[in-house]
Amino acid sequence: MPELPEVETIRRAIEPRIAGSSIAGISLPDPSIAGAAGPEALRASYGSTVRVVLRRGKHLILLLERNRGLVLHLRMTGALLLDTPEPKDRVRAIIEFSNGERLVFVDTRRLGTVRMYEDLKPLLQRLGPEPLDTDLTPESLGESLARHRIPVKAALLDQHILAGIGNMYADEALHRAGIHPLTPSHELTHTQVASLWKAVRHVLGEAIACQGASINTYRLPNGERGSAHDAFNVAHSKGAQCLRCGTSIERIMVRKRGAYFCPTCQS
DNA sequence: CCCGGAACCTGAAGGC
DNA sequence: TGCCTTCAGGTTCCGG
Repeated sequence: MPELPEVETIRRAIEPRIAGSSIAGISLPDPSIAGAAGPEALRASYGSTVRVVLRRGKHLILLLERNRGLVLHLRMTGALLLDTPEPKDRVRAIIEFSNGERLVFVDTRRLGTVRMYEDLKPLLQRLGPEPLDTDLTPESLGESLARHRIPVKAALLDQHILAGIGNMYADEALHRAGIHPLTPSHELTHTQVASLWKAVRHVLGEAIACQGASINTYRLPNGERGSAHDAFNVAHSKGAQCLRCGTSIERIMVRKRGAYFCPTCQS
């Protein structure tokens, strides 16, 4: 599941290859990837120069001129390939650039999207702060969390509160911070918020350094796997022993999502 | 405003 | 063995 570290890894891989060139054309073997706006909406990007490739939360943004942008979201099983042979199946979109590069969007479950934004502001504004930005402080995170009475696990997954965290890294951050996933967001103490702030940044930073986690289908644009999952303590580890205390990792449901945690370290 | 749940989607996994 | 059901989770939408 591509989350912030995976999308950031992809961004770093494709940015130097396509920034400065223009969008020559987009073909859609699966038109539904363009969503309600339809495939025609993407034509507005043709001929526009990609100034830079940005990431906001889990969104990959090919920034064009005048705050326009082509925005890709990989959702559950999406992947972007740049150097690998084109697969026979599951190719949903191919973006071709003036310098000859071809970005191939493959997606088994067809939940991913490609959208053209004539103005990126609405998208950027509705997303919460970037967890790794310096302007996210323990205080500002605490204020956001205090405004909700949902389980802290659900708060971490809410892209309006923090942008980019998904199920794996939410579990890892909560374990590192020693916080039970069902703890009501507004009941967290200042100490817990500070631990969580630190844990989120640590977990995401380490994962980027490992080029993301390839527990499932995630691959780098060159087809390689990331190794961040080797450092996981709880995510997808039901029955394994907690590396800190030896207790068996448990899995409960929080808002219909699997939540892995250590019942001893996170109580 | 706030929260919970359904829907979207396909393949893997589990039950009988 | 094979059919059927459930589950996986990011996001949006709908209803209480």
